[in-house]
Amino acid sequence: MGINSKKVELVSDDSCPECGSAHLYRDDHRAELVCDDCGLVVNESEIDTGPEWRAYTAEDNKRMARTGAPLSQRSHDLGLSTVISYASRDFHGNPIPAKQRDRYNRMRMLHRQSNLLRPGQRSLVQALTVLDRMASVLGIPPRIRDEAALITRKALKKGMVRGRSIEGVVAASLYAACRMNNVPRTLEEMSKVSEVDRKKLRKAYSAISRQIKLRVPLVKPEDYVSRFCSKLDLGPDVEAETHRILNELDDSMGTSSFAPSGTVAAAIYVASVRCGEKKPQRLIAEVAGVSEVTIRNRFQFLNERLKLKFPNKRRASAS
DNA sequence: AATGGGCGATATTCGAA
DNA sequence: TTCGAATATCGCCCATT
Repeated sequence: MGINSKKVELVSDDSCPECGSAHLYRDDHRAELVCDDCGLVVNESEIDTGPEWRAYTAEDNKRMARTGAPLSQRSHDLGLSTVISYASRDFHGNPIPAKQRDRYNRMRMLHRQSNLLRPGQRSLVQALTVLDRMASVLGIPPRIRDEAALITRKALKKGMVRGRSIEGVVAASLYAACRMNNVPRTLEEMSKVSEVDRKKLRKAYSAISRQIKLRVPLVKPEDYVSRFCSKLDLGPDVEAETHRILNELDDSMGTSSFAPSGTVAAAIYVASVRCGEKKPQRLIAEVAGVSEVTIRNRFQFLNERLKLKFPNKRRASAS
């Protein structure tokens, strides 16, 4: 059966709202309208796209499942590829002679380099590989990886690697995707795992968000709290206290010109002291990617805005 | 599209408590 | 460890070219 029976019908009377491309396909099996250029699912219906059968046991599942992995933005061909495996035994379990293995190796190479990849796709493959590596280092969930992959696709399509490194574009995409899901990473964090310096990363990011319309919300200090706290081995009580402080704060006013990471660092510091789990500013600064001085400045700021009262300056020992 | 100044936020360093 | 001052640097905004 044709493994590539996905594209069923070219729909001409509409264009993709995301990239304006007219290459829309109706996918009858999944009842979706899919943009062939950016992969956007335009019109997802309410029809259940899961298997029509039910599996009551794991064995049933194995026996009845007949479809492959789901389409993924993270594969350059959306997961619809043919791969020549590296197996050293043939279909019947007999060893493959070395001479034939050599032939297969050569076939595999040619296959990879010629058949599968249109010229523009090589960089995409490379980009997606890099993306996956960076995402797993940062522990970023698959949902967001897919979103980052989609952004990367669009960026490549617009030829935005010209004058930039692929790593930079990928890192910027990942950065954007994280922000769009309200689980932002610091630019420092991104640049640490991507070997791209902050400056280039920032530029790449702003270029991407300019050219591709991205709905990127502002980073709120709250978004960092849970991640930073867990990095600092701070308990849920500190986390809650931090949130309390931050809520109190943005009710009043004007944190907007400060870096959110600095504000959250100061709030965490205060909260850790209040809860008797005091951490040195040094550590908090490191985790939050700001300097100690910034923490102190934001701390002053907090002091002025909301009269912080301390439970008698307890000099509790840190951890 | 580059360039440069102004300006506020932040970084770095250092000494005192 | 924390605090604060002095100094340097960064990044954004705006105007100019």
